[in-house]
Amino acid sequence: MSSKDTKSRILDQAERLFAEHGFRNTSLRTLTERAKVNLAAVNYHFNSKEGLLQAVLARRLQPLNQRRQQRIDQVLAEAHLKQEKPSVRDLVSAFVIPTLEFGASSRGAGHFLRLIGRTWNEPDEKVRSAVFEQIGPLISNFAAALGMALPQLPENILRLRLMFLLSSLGYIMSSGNSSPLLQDTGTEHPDQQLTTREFMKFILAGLEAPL
Amino acid sequence: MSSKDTKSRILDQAERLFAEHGFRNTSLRTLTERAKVNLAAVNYHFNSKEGLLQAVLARRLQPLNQRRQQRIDQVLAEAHLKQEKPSVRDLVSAFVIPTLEFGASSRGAGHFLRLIGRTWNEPDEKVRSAVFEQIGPLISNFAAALGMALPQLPENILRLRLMFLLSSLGYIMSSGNSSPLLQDTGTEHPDQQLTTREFMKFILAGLEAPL
DNA sequence: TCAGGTTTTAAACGAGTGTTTCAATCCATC
DNA sequence: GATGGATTGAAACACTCGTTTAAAACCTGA
Repeated sequence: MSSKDTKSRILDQAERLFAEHGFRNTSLRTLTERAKVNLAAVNYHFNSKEGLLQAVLARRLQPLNQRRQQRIDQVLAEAHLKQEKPSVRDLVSAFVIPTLEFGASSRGAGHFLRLIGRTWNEPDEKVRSAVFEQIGPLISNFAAALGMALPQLPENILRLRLMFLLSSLGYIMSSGNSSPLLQDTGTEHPDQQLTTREFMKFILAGLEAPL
Repeated sequence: MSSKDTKSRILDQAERLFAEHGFRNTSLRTLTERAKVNLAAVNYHFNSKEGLLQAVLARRLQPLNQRRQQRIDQVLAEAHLKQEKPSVRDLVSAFVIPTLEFGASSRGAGHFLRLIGRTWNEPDEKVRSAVFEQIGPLISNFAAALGMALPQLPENILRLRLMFLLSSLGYIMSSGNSSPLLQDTGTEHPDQQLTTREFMKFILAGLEAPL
């Protein structure tokens, strides 16, 4: 089907360019040129540039969120079975591991994570709301599960610590193998495995810090 | 001097609007309109929109960086006098406390911190380089000082943990009293004091986590 | 008060933006 | 092979953008 080819060529290039230069800084003309597609195709298939953004997000976020939710539910179910609190480590793993594995699964997915990682601090209201609509419920569920794992933490403090977790995660997602910060310290790419392991240690220590 | 009034009216509005909507999404027309200044005044006083950005950054970053560097040097000097390693807590305080105090010092400074906090993940190359030029050296010094406080940490791991610190700090800076994340959990503004205290606890636990 | 530099003003320029239009083309169905 | 809807194509539309221009207004020092 030629239509589907056009559609996914647009989606692929949009994913890459939105991640690389941001939503606002990517023009439909360079986008369609790179995708080897007519300029009007975007409005034909996605109604508007904003519609294209939502499609880019939905294509990746739907399966990713599903996998994360599954793993969180699984941790909760096992804990309930054993009549214990869910473990903080297992919950964080359930949220973080699928995310980072997903980013490494394909080049496009990596670009996608950069796009998402950016939106915690995104100034553009269109982009913010488009992402939060599709990711908000999952985060709420994750927060509730964490609350069960750390019942001694007051809710406002738990919320702060969750914010610290998410902002650091956002940085990892958006830096994808090349750290924009501290770029002068050598060309060695920190490998994914090490970064993930160190992230878990850092975040678990912070989450479980005494009051 | 009417010129200085014009200049600082432009700077104030630029700071506010760049923080609120981002550099690219702020047009000189709405900016000059709000500042009650002629459109051409920006190019007259700052040469270009990018020149305005650099002026906005320099005005705040120069004194702030100076204060942070002073406090870091002070911690190092005291440690050297006592022939001890510098304390991680003191170093993090030296970097973090002036930053967050500065943000609370005035409304404009708060806007400014939002602008800076965003740039860790900023896609726009102009903005990124403009900020990193003015903040890079300080971060390098801070990294080196942290290395003295945590000599058992391999350098690449220290660098990762520093990244986690900075990304969380960026989030605090850019959220400024109103958390964009988890906005549904009530209208209570997390107060500055509590956020700072919890941030210190979280980050110190992570930095000092065992290998 | 007058000359001379500084600052402000209104208008225009040229390039770039997302979107729309309406033929031309493709392609499955009868 | 003709028909009809789906898709593509080239061009234009209606803006907005940062920047430049040149005349007007302002202000200072002689």
